[in-house]
This record gives sequence, structure tokens and C-alpha cells, in this order.
Amino acid sequence: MTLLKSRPARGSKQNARQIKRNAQPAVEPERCTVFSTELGWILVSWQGDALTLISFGHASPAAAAQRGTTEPVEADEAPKWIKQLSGQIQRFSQGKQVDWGKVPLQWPSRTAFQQKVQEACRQIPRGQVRSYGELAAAVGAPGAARAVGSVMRTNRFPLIIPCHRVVASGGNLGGFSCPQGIDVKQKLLALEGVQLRTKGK
DNA sequence: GCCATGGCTAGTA
DNA sequence: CTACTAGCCATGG
Repeated sequence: MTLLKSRPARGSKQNARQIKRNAQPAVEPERCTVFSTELGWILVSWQGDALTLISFGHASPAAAAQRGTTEPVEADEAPKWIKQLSGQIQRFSQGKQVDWGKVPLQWPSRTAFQQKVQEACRQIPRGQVRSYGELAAAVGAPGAARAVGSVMRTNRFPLIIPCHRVVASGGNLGGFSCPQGIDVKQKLLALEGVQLRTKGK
């Protein structure tokens, strides 16, 4: 996709006219599409060549679309890489192992802490879990379990950044931010063969 | 800087 | 087991 058009210097009347005539937005608009999976209706948003949002666990296409900033485009009108990604998400929702590869993720802004936590989360292998506290310690912030939870809560790329693999200490599930709530987290973990200790010890 | 808010934890009852 | 505390720490207003 070629969209890198050299931007004219600011403030020039001539340039302003030229921009208008070309009608070429400086940045590509964000677009999105919705589709149905075993994990409910999913919204996928992107801008240019980068992913901007994944939202899943919705009861209806309308509910999913509401999370986007624009009207969804038809599935077959989406760029190829989005179609591929959608396919991967489909297979993931069916419990298959998926390598997300190097999908470009675009964050609005991130602190160093958030970045580290997200990266650490991403490295949790399928079929395994870590506690919020463990993740905190792993990024050099022991005791910041709660802060880790906040990072998970604001995860814009669930599944790709497997926040569902981060659980409470002592084998408890912990929380989850999703329209369909904590059940989805359990379902996700079940898909990966993780069964949380109901009790025991 | 202060204060409130969380997908938390460990301890106590 | 549950219920309730009291700390904890990174954000955002």
C-alpha cells in the first residue's frame, strides 16, 4: 500500500489549495470490519498497514460495530492481510494453535511500563499462565500486580496479546474486561488446555 | 503534587 | 470456604 505522500510545508496558501485539490488525507482513515466466531462477534480495526483494535465477545454485529470509530466495511472489501488475520482469529476461536506472526500493532501511546508488560505478556506460551504478580516481577516492578491488571484491562489487542493467560495468584481466574465477562476468559483458557485448579492443594 | 481508581495479594477472622 | 482489611503500584484527572 502506497500512502506515503510527501506532506507540504505548513502554512502555505498554495499548499493548502493543493491539499484540497488532491483530497488526499494526510493519514489514512481508520477502518474496521466485523465477523462472527466461536468467541462471539469480533471487531477488527486498522489504519493503513497497522492494526489499531481488536474487540471480541460481542453478542451481535451491531454491538461489535459499536466499538469501532467508523462503519464497518464488508468482509470481502477488507485488505488481504486483514482477511488473513480474520481467518487466523477464526481458527484460534476453534482452539487451534495460531502464530500471529508480525502483525503491526498501533498503540495510541504507551508508557515504558505498559510496553514492557505487554511484551512480557506476549511471551507467555500457549497453554501456560502467569499471575499478575509474576508478570510484574518479570518486568522489574515487583509488587505492581495491580498495575499489571490495569495494563491488561486496557489491552487493545486481546488474543494477539494473550491477556487471558494472566490470572490471579493461587490458581484463581482473576478478572477480565469483555462484554461477556469472565466466562470468556475461562473459555479461552479451556481452548488452550488450561484448567484452573478449582480447589485443591 | 494530591487523590481516586483498578482484571491484585497476603493476612486475618 | 467466604468476607473483610490493609498494603501495593502505575495512571489519569
